[in-house]
Amino acid sequence: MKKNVAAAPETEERSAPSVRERILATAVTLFYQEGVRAVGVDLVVERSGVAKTSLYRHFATKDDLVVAFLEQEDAEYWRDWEKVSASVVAQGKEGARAELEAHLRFIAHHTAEPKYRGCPFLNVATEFPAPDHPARAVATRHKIELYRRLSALAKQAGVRNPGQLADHLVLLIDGAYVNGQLLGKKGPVHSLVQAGLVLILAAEHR
Amino acid sequence: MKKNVAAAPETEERSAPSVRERILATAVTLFYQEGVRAVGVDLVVERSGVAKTSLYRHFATKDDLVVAFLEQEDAEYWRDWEKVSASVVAQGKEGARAELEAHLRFIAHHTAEPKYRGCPFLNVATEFPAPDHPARAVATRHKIELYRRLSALAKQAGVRNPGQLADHLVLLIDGAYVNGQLLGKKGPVHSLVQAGLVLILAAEHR
DNA sequence: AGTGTAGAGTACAGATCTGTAGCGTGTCAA
DNA sequence: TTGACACGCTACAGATCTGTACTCTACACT
Repeated sequence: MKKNVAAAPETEERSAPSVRERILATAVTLFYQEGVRAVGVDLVVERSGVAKTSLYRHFATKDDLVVAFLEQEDAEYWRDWEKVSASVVAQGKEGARAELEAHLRFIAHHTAEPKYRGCPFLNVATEFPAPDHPARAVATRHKIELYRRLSALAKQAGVRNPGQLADHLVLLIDGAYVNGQLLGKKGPVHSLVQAGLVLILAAEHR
Repeated sequence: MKKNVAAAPETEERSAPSVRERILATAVTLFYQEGVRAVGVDLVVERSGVAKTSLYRHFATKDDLVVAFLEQEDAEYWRDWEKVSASVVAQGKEGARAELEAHLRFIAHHTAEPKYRGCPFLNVATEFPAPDHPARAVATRHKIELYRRLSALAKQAGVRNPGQLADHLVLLIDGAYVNGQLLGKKGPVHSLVQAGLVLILAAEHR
């Protein structure tokens, strides 16, 4: 019982994960898979192999941990998003239109995974209906950012009304997220890409 | 303290609501507005002005009450649905196409209400991720029925691939339900009807 | 050497949750 | 009149929840 992970003072180098990172990583998995309300602080403590006092040193309340969970999901989401964008130009298929399609394909593929448990932002918003819950702010910001990016791509694609196409795509995407969690990949989600293409096409030709 | 509601033996006549009805009506309101996990049995008992023992006589477990809540929402949903269908023929605008549009408009209007708190079926599915939870079965059944009805209308409208159009519309509708709960009527939901019309039109012309 | 601090471990306070036991009361039907 | 029964009321069992107090250890920095 001598080695104790060593606290990682080198700020961000490659090293054993800090206690805070271990807690957050565990919370992300559990909150996403089982739901925030269903997972108690004690479970996070047990699974991360950490003392409860340590958890509360890094996160003053459970709500703070929930917010950190969503922030992490947010960062990861846009990291993936940009990977998709990069892969589009790497394939030579340039253009905003191709990128929109690639994002739709990525989302469709993602929602069809067996362990898929829905969109964490929509899930948390559902689990905490109180409009002033701190986690809802993160969720709202995330969805607005999604709209913003889709809108920018739509504009770039030369669509007449980019904001409107973005609205349409957000509806489709959120529908896929939430329906995929209930009916799985055999449900309507398998038509997501096609529906998106119809809407994009219609927005272009007119 | 003499009058005690009298137990309503006349099965379904106009009379004071039975204890079971009072419990269920209270649960429906609370579960929908605040969320199922956030509402304890004690609160339902208090708000319905009933003894806890009475609640557990009518509903063996809280899960049973949740199932009854969804069954009631399901019945109400299709009651409203048929009212919309009837109003379409009453307006002289016959045809499956007009009916599809009317349902979209109704949903758009509904999700824009200030007290709108999302689709109860999607909400419960989110709150209880365990795939064998009894309430999920009701939710799944409801969504399949929605698909079935949309598909039937699409077929009636003479669309080439009715199942596909139904998929598209389900995505839009579920997206409106879940996004409306987060971003409200100023969000993408205000484009729901328009997006639906685009998809319907595209399904017809080709 | 001494001090500050992060962490482990344990115990616990206090609230809240689902579900049950026991008792009293009024209503209805035989 | 009597018995069955639904209901109200109180109390409680037992679990679980968030958050805190206290002690002990290990390491880092001065």
